[in-house]
Formats: sequence, structure tokens, C-alpha cells
Amino acid sequence: MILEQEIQQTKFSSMKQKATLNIMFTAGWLKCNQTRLFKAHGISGEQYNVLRILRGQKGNPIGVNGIQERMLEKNSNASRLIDKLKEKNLVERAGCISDRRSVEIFITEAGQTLLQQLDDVILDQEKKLIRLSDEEADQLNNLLDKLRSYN
Amino acid sequence: MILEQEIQQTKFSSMKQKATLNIMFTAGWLKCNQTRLFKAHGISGEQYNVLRILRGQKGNPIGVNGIQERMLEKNSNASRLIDKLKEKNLVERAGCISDRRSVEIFITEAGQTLLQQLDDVILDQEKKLIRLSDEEADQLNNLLDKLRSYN
DNA sequence: TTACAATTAATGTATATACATATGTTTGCA
DNA sequence: TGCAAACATATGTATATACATTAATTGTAA
Repeated sequence: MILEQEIQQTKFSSMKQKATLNIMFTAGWLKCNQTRLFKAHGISGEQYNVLRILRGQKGNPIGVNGIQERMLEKNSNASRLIDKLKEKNLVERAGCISDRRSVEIFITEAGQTLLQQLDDVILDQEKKLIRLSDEEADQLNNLLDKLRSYN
Repeated sequence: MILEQEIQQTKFSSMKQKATLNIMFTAGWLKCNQTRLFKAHGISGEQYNVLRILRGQKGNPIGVNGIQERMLEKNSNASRLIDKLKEKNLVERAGCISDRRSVEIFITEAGQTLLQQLDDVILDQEKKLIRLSDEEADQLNNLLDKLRSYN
């Protein structure tokens, strides 16, 4: 369905306004679809995001701040998300010796295992959900990058 | 900045995965920028969204369900958002006579005034924020619509 | 007409976002 | 050295999202 039908709005003040709504609507749609998958595995979308960031570190230490910077939602609260993940034994905290303000976070074996289980499921869902060719997806990526090209 | 720099991730499992992250990241970025504007006027982004839907009705009655359907975030909670708007006298509720389960929601004069104040500010911000030509914005809209073209 | 499913909205609970503030630690510079 | 500013993280509060459940009303089929 085109955006007009989805949100039942026929006119937009500008092409940019329509693009704004379209991006937000599509993001909500994607998130909604993914949430169900994550939930089935006992974590939330943002918790998954944190786990992926930690895996991407390949064992290199990263602090709460570093995680926050890499997150999709900049205003999320890494500190509390890490708490939740620790309760489930998916991550570990370790005080940093060289800077005692900082806390280093690592993904546990259990965390790695969970991510591995999710990898295929997520890719599969994305493949089904996103009705674009690789070429079109690439175009879309370029347009989004350009959209945000503040200086 | 391109997505890779923004979220400091260099490799993606697929073009579609990258597009997913890019859409979510860009939506978060747009939302974050708009939130500040709304806050300055005492409402939240989703409250603004509800007000816009009501204005779009041009006086035609719409129930809580109808609003929910038109919202960008399908899992939001229109009932409670309307509560908040009512507290600020931006909307009114009226019991529906033909169906006593239903409640009809209308935007008040104060709500209209607030929207009018916000209209220009929002458009202006979008104009500054979104670094695309109208043609590119149109392309983006088409790609997003196609992306979601489930049957 | 009654019984039951469908609907409409409200509410309850857990989690997340948005933003301000607090606490402890480090750094830079007078 | 001493002290203010900057920094890293945690916490507090209000709002929103995600989803299940409740309560009232309506539609419908036996």
C-alpha cells in the first residue's frame, strides 16, 4: 500500500513532509514486525541492538558511552538496557582499571548463542519483508545517507 | 555521514539489512530533531500526530479506533494520548449516540491554533533538515512504498 | 428472544524513550 | 598543588510503546 492509504491522508504540504512521514511509518512497520521475533526469544529490539554492538567489538572493550553512540536511538538509555541484559546473563560488566569512571561491557557465551539463533531468523524475515532488489535497496541507502548529509 | 560512520559498523549481512538499519536510524534522527520543536510547545510528537489526524477530519467524527488506525505507530495507545490532549484542552470527547461503545473525538479551537503555530516551524525544519531535492524525495517515497508492498 | 462472538474503548504491566540531575573520577590549568 | 570543568555512568520522572485483559455494547445466528 502506498503511504496515502496506510495513514489515510491524501495531501501533504511538501514532498519532504511526505518523505518524513514515510520514513517514520516504514520504520515503525519494520520495528513492529521485528519485535515479535525478538520477544519470542525473550529480548527486546533495543536489547538485541546492544548485543549486536557488543558482538561487533570482537572482544575489544567498550564502555556504556561507546554503546550509546552506536545505537540507533540516540536517546535510549544504554545503562538500563545493559542492566536488563545482565539479569539474563547475556552480558558482563567489568570495572575499567585505567579509568575508574568507566565500565567495560562484554557479551557472554549465552549472548553469542542467542545472537546466532536470531541471525538467520532476522535475515530471513528481512528477505521476505523488504520487497526491493539489492539495487533498489542500495539506491534507498544512498538517498537516506544523502537526506541526512548535514555538512 | 553515511550509515557506516553513524553507527560505526563497517559490514552488513545484506543490502536489505543495511536498508533496515538505515531506515530506523534515519527515523530516529528525524524524530529526535522534531521532539525538541514539539516539546517547546508543550506536546509530544505522537500527540501532534493525533492532533493532525483530527484536523484532517475537518469536523467529521472519528473514534479512538479510527485515530489508532491512522497513526504512524500502530501499537501506540490512542486512548491515553487523547487523555493527555484533553487535559490540555486541545481535544474534546463526545459520546456517540448511534453506538454507545464509541466515543467521538474533536479538535478544539485551542488545538487548531496550536497546530497553526507549529505548521510553519515544522515545514521550515524539514526543509533545512532534509537534504534532498523534491525529485529525490519523490524517489525515496516510491522506494519506501515499494519496500512495504506486501501483496 | 437468547446465547455468543465481535467490536470499542479503557486499563494494567513491563519495557523503552526523553531529558534532567546526581555521583564519582579524571583532566587541565592557574 | 588545588580546584574547576569535563567526563562516565547511574538514577529519577514523565511520557510512550507493546501487549494482554476487562467491561460494556452491538450484531447475529440458532
